[in-house]
Amino acid sequence: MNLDATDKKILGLLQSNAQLTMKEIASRINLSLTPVHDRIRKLEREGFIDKYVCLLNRRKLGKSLLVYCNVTLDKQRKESFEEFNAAISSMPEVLECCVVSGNFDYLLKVVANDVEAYNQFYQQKLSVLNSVLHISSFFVMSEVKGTTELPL
Amino acid sequence: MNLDATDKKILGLLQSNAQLTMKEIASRINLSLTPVHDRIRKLEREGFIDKYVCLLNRRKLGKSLLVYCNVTLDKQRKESFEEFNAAISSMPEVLECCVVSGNFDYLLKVVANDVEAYNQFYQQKLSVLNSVLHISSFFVMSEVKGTTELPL
DNA sequence: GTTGAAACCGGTTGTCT
DNA sequence: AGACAACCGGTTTCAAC
Repeated sequence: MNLDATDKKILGLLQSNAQLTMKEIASRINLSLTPVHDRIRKLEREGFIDKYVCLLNRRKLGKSLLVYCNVTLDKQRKESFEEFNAAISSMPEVLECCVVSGNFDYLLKVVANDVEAYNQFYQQKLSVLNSVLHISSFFVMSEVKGTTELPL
Repeated sequence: MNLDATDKKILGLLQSNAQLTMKEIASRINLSLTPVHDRIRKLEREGFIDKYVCLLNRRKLGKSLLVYCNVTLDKQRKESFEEFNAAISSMPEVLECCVVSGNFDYLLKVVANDVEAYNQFYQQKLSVLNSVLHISSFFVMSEVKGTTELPL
């Protein structure tokens, strides 16, 4: 399926604020309720919209530390990747994890309350994995930008 | 303000699905409508909930390429940081950008349609900045995990 | 904190152009 | 595909317990 300009406008509005009413969306793009309604349902059905969520405030929740870390796996062991993927998936501290090109294997984005909590995570959950060969951590000192909005 | 177990349950539900009705939330945590309503409004007012958004499907929108890149700035120039921050803020391709500890300055998360589009971005938008000294790009080959849900 | 009622508003559906 | 109108369900506010 192909998106037209109207669909993109709707997606743009919803990804910046999912609480906009259909009325508001309709008036902003100069349309009536019905087509807005039908288009949104279609965009959901077709999988353009993955889910509706609320974004929580990291600092308010005490998770003031953000850390990116590079992980290299022991590639001698064939089970390493599955093992590591499964382990990571069940760690709530890890928000993002992906396999990257370059001289290490994984890039992780991790949240923690403070340096001590991160150290706990590092020593007791990450470095204990048999699949892990090497880890290097990069502490985030300042967040310039952090959005979930994709360009349309 | 301090969160109790009930608040955390509510936040947990909302950050996984912001379309749950108050009725549904109430029944899942064995409470009546009124306190659920009041708690959510309070969590919004106090800033625990930043915003409600919808998450779009990157691939469906043609943005199948995810790239992380490390950027080193020219620290001889005092204006470099402000210049770079301002430039990045206005680039829709850049979803995340932060200052990190270690041997480079910034870590960026960038989306693009394909390698060619990324190269365009790289050559015409990123490397042309006077503040930029060095860039290295890491292409994401597989996304193991990618969530906006914070641990509670 | 619970229950119930009432007003309001947005989402939903059917029908028409 | 878009407009209009009627209906349904959730939210919001109130009261009383």
